[in-house]
Amino acid sequence: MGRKSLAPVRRAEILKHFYEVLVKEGIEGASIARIAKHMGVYPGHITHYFKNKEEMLIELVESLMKEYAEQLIPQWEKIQDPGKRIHKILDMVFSVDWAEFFNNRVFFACFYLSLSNRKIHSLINQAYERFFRILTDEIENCIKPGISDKVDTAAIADMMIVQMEGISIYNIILRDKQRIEAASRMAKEIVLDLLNIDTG
Amino acid sequence: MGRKSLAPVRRAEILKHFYEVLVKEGIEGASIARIAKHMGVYPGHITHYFKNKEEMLIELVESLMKEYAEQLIPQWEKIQDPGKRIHKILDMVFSVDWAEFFNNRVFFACFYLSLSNRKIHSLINQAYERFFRILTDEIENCIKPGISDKVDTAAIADMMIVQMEGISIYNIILRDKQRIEAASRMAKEIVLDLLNIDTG
Amino acid sequence: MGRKSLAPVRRAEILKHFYEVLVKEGIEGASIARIAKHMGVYPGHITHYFKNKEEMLIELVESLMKEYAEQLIPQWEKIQDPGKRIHKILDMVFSVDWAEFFNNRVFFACFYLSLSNRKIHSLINQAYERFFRILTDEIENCIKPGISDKVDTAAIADMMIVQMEGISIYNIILRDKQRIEAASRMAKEIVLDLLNIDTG
Amino acid sequence: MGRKSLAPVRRAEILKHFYEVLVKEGIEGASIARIAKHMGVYPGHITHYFKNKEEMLIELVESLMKEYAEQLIPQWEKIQDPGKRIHKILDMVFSVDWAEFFNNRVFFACFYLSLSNRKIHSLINQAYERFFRILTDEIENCIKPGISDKVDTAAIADMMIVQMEGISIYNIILRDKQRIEAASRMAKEIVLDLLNIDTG
DNA sequence: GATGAATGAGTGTTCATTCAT
DNA sequence: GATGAATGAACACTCATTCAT
Repeated sequence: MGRKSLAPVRRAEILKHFYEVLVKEGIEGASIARIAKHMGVYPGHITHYFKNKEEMLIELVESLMKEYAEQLIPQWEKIQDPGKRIHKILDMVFSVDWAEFFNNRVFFACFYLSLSNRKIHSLINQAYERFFRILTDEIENCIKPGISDKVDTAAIADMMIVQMEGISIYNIILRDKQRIEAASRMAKEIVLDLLNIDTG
Repeated sequence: MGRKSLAPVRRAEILKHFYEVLVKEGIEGASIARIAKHMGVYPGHITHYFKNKEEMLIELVESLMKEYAEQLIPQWEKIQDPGKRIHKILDMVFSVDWAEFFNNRVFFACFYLSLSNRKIHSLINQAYERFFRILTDEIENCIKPGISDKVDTAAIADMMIVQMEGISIYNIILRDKQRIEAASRMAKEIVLDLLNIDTG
Repeated sequence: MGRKSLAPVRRAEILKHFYEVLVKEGIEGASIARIAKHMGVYPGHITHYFKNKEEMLIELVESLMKEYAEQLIPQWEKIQDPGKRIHKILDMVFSVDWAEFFNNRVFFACFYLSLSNRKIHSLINQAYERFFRILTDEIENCIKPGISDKVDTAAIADMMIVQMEGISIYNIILRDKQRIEAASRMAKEIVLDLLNIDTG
Repeated sequence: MGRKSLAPVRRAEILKHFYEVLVKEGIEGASIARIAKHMGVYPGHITHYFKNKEEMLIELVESLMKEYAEQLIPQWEKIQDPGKRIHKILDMVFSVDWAEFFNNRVFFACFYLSLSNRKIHSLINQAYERFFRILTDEIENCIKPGISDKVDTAAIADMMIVQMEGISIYNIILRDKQRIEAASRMAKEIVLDLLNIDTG
């Protein structure tokens, strides 16, 4: 038998360092040479595990999108009461913290690249569609008991994402916590209103 | 009197080509060498007029933000009736076309760079604050005649921008015209509702 | 007795793939990595069986020269009549097909390398000396019965090789079948003339 | 006015160093980095004047083929007597010195590359066609006065080139001056015979 | 004012080879 | 015997920038 494959481990290591360099230096600074130096290895080490930079990039986006999903749901899955649950979700999604839950440097690097790279776009698209489905499920759950009805579940889920993203960008542009928090509260009320839930 | 300086003209020319290369090749492809080739000059020509790339970049963002503002207001300034006017504004801001009014490649390149460049961030921030003021003015205008009152003008303006940006991003991610148009309509209704204006 | 060594088999396999890559990609493309990929193994596999690239190269030249000789003689060994035999040899050696019997890409790669590598030069030299001896033997054979005499056997053999090689190169340069065929016919007549054999 | 263009000068300089490195290190060693080091400049200097390596290579082949032609004709153009002239040409073409007039390392590098590069092949082909025309002209010249007639001029010119090339290759393979000189003499006699000229 | 030569560090990628399992 | 991780240098080429004319 030959030597056992370290590829999955090494690839994960490389992606970790890639992420860190991306955070520190931005996409324009995240060169293979720089990542290698940050790892303390030679550039050849990286291209040994990823046949080229694009492959590495795509794998990073893939892993990030997966990780995001994993960190998402656990936050509210322990809450049983549908009413409290939807409140929790809205609090999270429209919070400033949430807007900074993802590293902006990394997220918008990926987002920007999705404008010209079909694969990256597809990965991000899938992640959002998954998130969309989670939201529709949650909305449906809180309607059943009669808390709200006659609502266009899908439209509201889309609206939640729209507002979430809008707050995220506007937060970056304004850097004004008070205004962003006010907007977040208003967004929450709007959604609750759409759901016919008492805003209190 | 001496010869008139050609610098402003040349700088504008360079920025035009910079913009075009940015659209075609993205920020990673918009190198000085590439812009020079696109112009049919030597790289030295560009660095002769801009002391370095950052200066050129900032000037581009500056001119873009200025241009955006100039193309904005004219669109509704001829409409006298305050009610129709606010409808027009909302139709514009929440339309898919509007979301693609700015070249995404260019806008998000600038936006991404604003994450690490204070000057660029400041320029974008100022542009949005200007837009914010325009919106508050318009909202106030349409309230005065009694069409709506008791509203937090600033909060609504912020909310409009949040939704506008959210739609813009979500449009890029989804690439689903129907859903985006539905979200746009809903966003408009929400704002009209906040303004206590009949949605019809 | 232990397990039988697979080394000779593996080495032959590697050389086969080396040859194929050489044909397809030329000497500059025949890297160990590329050969390994073509085989579906790791580069280490190759350097495990050949201590370095030069060794592999030399072994390839060796095997090629051997193979050439093996494919050569059988072509005319069944012909008994000395006259017909020499005609057959000349027809073969001066034919366009013969000029393309060896893969040019491979042959001239080896030939080029022989300019700087003594071992490769020596191997090629030996092959040609062997061929030279075959030719002198054949010439002598066809003289004995009185078909021709008073000829400088060695000189004619050399001349045959000279013309054969000249046709080979000129064929590559011209890519003009008619002219090459004409030259081949003329070369044959010249040799027959040197051998005092009736050209017909 | 800007700075005056040094491009032709620099390009020629680079080609000179390229040639020298090619002679010393072979095609595999003639990397841009190595040529740059040999010149005492940075690699960027070279790619500033040649957009890529292929362009540089083709320009080298072009200049070599041109140079060959220029050094060729002068050698016999002063000889008036057609008989002596043709003797001189044959002496030259079939001499060992002639076979080494061109640097073999360089010539066969180019020749090898012509197997896969159309442009290089075309340049070499053109050079040989030019040489072919020179030879036919010379042959015709020496026939007119009645020295020889009823000969296929073109076929003999081709034959001369075939033998010249054959001697060149065989010289490299054998490295046996005596045999090559003997072959050269014999080649000369053959051609004179074809021309119906007394071999003396 | 304008051109273009020159610099020197950088890019992603591939190389032959060695070492550990 | 065989596999594959790891090395370190090299590759062709591009970069932003400076300098000389």
